[in-house]
Amino acid sequence: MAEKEFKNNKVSLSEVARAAGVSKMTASRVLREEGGYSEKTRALVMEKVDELGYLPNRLATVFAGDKSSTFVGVAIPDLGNEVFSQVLEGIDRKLGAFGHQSVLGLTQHTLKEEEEWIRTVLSWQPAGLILTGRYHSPRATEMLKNAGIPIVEIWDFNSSPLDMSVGINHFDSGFDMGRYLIGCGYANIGYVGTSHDTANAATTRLDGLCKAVEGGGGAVAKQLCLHDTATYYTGYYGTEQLLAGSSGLECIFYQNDAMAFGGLQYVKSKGMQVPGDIGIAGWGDLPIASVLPKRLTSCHVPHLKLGQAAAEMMLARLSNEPMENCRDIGFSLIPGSTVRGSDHS
Amino acid sequence: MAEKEFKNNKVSLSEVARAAGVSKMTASRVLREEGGYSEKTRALVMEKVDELGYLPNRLATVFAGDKSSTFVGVAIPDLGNEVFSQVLEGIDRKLGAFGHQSVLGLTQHTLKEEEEWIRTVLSWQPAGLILTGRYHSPRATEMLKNAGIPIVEIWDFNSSPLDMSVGINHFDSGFDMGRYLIGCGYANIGYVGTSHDTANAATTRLDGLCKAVEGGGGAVAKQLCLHDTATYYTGYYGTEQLLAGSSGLECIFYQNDAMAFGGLQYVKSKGMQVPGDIGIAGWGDLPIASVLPKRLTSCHVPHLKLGQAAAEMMLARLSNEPMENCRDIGFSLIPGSTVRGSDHS
DNA sequence: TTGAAAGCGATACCAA
DNA sequence: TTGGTATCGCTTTCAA
Repeated sequence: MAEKEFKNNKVSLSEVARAAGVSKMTASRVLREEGGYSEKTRALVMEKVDELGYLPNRLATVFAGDKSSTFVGVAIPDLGNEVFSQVLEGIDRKLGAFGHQSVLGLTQHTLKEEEEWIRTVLSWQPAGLILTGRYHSPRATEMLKNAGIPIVEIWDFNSSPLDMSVGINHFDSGFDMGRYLIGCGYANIGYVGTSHDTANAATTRLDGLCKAVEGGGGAVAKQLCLHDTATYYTGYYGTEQLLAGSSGLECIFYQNDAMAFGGLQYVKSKGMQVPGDIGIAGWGDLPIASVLPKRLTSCHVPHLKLGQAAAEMMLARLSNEPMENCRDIGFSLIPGSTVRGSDHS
Repeated sequence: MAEKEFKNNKVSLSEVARAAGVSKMTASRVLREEGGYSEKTRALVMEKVDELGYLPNRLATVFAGDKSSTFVGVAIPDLGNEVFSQVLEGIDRKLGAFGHQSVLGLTQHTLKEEEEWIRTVLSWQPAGLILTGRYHSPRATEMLKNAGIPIVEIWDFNSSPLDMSVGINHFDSGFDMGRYLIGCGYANIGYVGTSHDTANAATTRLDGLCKAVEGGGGAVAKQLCLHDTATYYTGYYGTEQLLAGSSGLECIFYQNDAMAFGGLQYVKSKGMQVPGDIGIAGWGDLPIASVLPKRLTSCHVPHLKLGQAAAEMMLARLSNEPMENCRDIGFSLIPGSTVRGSDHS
């Protein structure tokens, strides 16, 4: 705290080389363990590196070599949704183990934010990009095509991706849920979710649900899409709204588990029994669900695994290993006990 | 659009300048809106920028100016803990609004991982660093001191930080909880948590709890520190272990809410009533708690606000605005209903 | 096994 | 209002 010199303590490779009495090329070779120098030289250089506390400037390295950095840009809608924070964790753990760093971008579910973030992050010469969702703005798409780096689109499984893709088939997951609910004897089903640029995976699930329900003779009569975040609170209040405007609803499907928990609380607070008076189904299978007394009917998605798979595909491409360009990571229906028992079980 | 080769389209400033028939200095000035050029020149350059799809190479910019990048390194123990993902969200939102990007580092609660990450991220010339916790390895501390960039240590409030600090007083939060539990008439209290390099904030809370409990004539007789992650599962199994090894326990305090929920489920599964047979107290106040039927006794920490405050302090320093160098963000006890009612209320 | 020189893409500085 | 030249820290290339 004495002399708060805020000077730039940066020791350069030349200084190390000078201290060691060799040329900077020799020092460079030693540091990159490239070989082609004597053990004595190596020891000398390393000694000075330690002594001076030399830290390489990777900016200069990347710049000089005209190659890309070890950064991987990762765009995620938001972290309030536990689902995405788990995906990010999977990505960063795997990436970090191979010497890469995630540069985070929270797009807040808008394509405009995503586009701006893409423009910025590309200017840092990232090694690759991982994006959530299959839809991007036209300008973003153009930049991505021209970037010439690996790109993994996650979340939606997409058999014709920009470059690579890993995710699940959201339509199918909605469809399976719809078929399950029909099998449980529900006909009048409601939906509570949110709407955003990139909430289309949720919309696709809803489409799948409707298809199955209608095919089974039922109807998804009431659908509520709030322009808000998909949290416990919106689930709670969304349910209030939905129930106020309709009667005869037998079951409600939610955009995600958080909203479903909110809904569960609302109906309980009104003295309704679950699943006696009304069925509740979520999506995503939050970790907390596994310790709650009543298992929420939901759909399990291996979030961590999804993130890891995305990172693996990225890493494989970066090291030119052969790699499929799209992967369906799969989901599984969790029957739970917040809907009536299935007829056929 | 004619010859859309998939080649590395990197257009440099010189090329833009050449196309526009001006020097690269002029082009540079236009792009930086520095002024000192005619409107005609500006229009011409911008036209070529659009036409060629020029994206600046910020690596070169930073490098040329010998300044730091717009990156801010953010080290977080893990994202499985909702608490930290909210802190990160607060940080990245605020940082992003001011043109900065978070470079993520998941340290898995070890100082060794943190040190390695610090070494790597410093080589990218970040504008600043945000680290979780007040303890760092000796080498890390040295690198941090020499880095000459703003550093914010979050989570633990620390009145003599490396540079800046924002967090809460964990000892006090444990102490308050201890006093509260004593006030509720508990004397024989247990603890379930985990142990890691950087779980010392939790340990500090436990110290505070013990101090208050012992000062109030009680005892924290059974303390269980698992070497595992602090999740629902470990809360569940930790509780099983704790109860198997002891009798007469009136109340259990957990490292965090997730573990407390796990514990709650365990004791319920054994037919014990809460708070009739045993009291349960968590820490952190998870969002889901607010919609659950029985409010968990806990301690609320404004996670998002903590992250935002950290980003604000960083940004203020980066723009040389005056800024306090440490901030206590505060916490509040949530009485809840998973412990007996307090005597004095 | 070692070193000298050129150059990566931008900006700072000085000159016109 | 413009442009030339040096420069940032490192690697590539070529020569010794």
